[in-house]
Amino acid sequence: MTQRDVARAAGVSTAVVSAVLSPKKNSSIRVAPETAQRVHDAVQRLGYVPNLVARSLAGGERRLLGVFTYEPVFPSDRANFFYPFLLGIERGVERAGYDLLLFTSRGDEAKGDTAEGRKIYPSGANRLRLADGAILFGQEPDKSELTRLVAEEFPFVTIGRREISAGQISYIAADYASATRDMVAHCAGLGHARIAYLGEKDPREQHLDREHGYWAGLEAAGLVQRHDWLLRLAPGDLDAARMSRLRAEGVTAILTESAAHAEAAEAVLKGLGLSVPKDLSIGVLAAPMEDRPEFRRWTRIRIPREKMGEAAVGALLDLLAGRAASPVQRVLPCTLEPSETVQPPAI
Amino acid sequence: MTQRDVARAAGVSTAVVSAVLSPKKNSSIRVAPETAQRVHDAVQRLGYVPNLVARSLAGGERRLLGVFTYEPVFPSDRANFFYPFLLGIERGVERAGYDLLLFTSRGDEAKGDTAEGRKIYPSGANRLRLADGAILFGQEPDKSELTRLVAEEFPFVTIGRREISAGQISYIAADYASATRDMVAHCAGLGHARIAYLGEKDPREQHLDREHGYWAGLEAAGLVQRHDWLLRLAPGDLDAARMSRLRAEGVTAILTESAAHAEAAEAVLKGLGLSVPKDLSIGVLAAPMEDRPEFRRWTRIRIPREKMGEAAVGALLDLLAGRAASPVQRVLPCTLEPSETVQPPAI
DNA sequence: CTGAAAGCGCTTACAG
DNA sequence: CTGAAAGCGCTTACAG
Repeated sequence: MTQRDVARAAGVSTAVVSAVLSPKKNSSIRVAPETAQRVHDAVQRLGYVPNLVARSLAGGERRLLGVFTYEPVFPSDRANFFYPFLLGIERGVERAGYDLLLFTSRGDEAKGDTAEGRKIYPSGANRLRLADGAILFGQEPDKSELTRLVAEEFPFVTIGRREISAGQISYIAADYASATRDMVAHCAGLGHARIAYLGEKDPREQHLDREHGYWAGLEAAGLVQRHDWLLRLAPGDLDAARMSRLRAEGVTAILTESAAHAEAAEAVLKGLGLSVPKDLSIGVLAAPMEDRPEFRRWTRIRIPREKMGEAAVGALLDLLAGRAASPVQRVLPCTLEPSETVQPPAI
Repeated sequence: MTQRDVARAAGVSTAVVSAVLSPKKNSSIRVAPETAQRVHDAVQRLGYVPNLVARSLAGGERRLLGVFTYEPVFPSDRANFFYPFLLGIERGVERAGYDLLLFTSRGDEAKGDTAEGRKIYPSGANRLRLADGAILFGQEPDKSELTRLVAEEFPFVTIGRREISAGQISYIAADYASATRDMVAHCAGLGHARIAYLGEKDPREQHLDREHGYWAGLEAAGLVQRHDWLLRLAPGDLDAARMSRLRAEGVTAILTESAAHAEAAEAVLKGLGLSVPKDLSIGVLAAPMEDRPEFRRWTRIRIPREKMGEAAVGALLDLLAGRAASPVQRVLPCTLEPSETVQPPAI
């Protein structure tokens, strides 16, 4: 059952069937109403269904947006984290009349439980090409794959800022720099004059954004900027010695890169017979991946996940339609969520 | 950049390139190792990427499974309900090396905010055909579309039992009948001898399954079966008169079709100066769509959503591979979650 | 207003 | 072991 059968049944050529079934504004074909009716009748009678793959190959519209993540899109332990992005993506995509292609397979034919994760170029071919463009998000993507994606000019947008040396990547990110500045201002406003920063051991894009926000915030508030108050270490590496040093130097508040860092800091304080926020205020800068209810006690940053998903779709569609030039790079404002762990200093 | 360019660069025909890039067991083409190497080199050098759409049209594998729901897949108010299904689907699909196609658009070109929802056949064409097969779930699907899907022998599996007059539908469903029987047994075991049933006004497949379970459960426990103890009404239509009648007839426990029914019943009891479970035990048979924490107080049925998603993928793949004949119809066991609203009768 | 033909980029019998 | 050719089912200039 193909277009040809319909054409034959309606006594027209396949060109006419195509024109009737996919009306284009500036088509070179104009069909008489009664002819169009004959075609529709034949379609009905035969139960003809166009082959979308063929249509796509012939240059018709695909209207398919890819979603790629290196880990499962629906992880059980991060449901609350991922869900809002997907919700925003679906909302954006539905409005635009696109379908969503979730790249869930590893991409190669290997089916066993090999440790290998998902790949964009599993066997040399860009799997994403099945879609018109793609949104990438989640864990740290493979930079070499991103580089290749840019090189072949495949339209894509990442959620979260990514940088590669070989070019510019379109992204929708949370405005962590401003959010961190706000957090510093929040602490300063409560009377904290000496604020330290507990950062990632190996800072990536978003961590550097936050560090910049830290310095900018101190600057704006006219507070002391000491480079040894910015610690870069894994949560487990924070020890009593470092903590005591900071306290001895008059630090009354710490901004931490993650909830894990905050919890580590609290544990160390506890070991010293101290507590949060009585002896030290702690503000958390990143939205924890897990988003568990117990994280709500921390004064923290909330990122606009749903809006980010929607904006990523918008940016990608702009790119596809030629309404925007690559790269499209936007940051969306975050919200500071004051809670119990940041209070005025004891003094 | 196509296969032809690679062929030219490697000094071979496109057939050889194809054979090298998509090795098949019983291919009619055998390529010398050094020729294959030349092809691979050319691919590398030119950065060639096969066009998956063309490959698909030419008969290559698609390895795409569709997911269709009439409402948004990522609804904000039902996140907890939908998520486990998706999680199970992704798990099943990833293992099999398939990608997932989410039909999020309405399907027609209309982009505005017309009230129209999603359709499988928006303009006569089966949109799902882009995928090898599809999983349907969520709200009551359009029966005429299901009928058409069956008629054209498109491979699909619904999550939740569906019936149409024109044929058989493959499904993975929760074993509501057994679960309801278990609930009756649970009540009977606690000493309830007269158990009523508050059902849907317009029962569909799953509701009828539960009603059957109710009768079977009463039968098995040797309890009174009175047809006027099975009420079919909207939650709002339950009134004090009906409730008083049941109580007067010695009913000490009610099974309800939904959490809404249970809450309505409790409200009516309250109006009579009575309470749950002191004066009447209530067991809820359906997993509420919303799955809010406050529903946990009800003694209720838990359906294996994640497993259902995974099983749906398995069934669909069996269908596609010809390992199973259509229809594949499986029910998965539910769990009874005893809680505070079903207690021994007062007597 | 309509039709014959080329082309999208692959795969796959079929001859050499 | 290799290549020329047809074909998958559409769309789209291009002639009539």
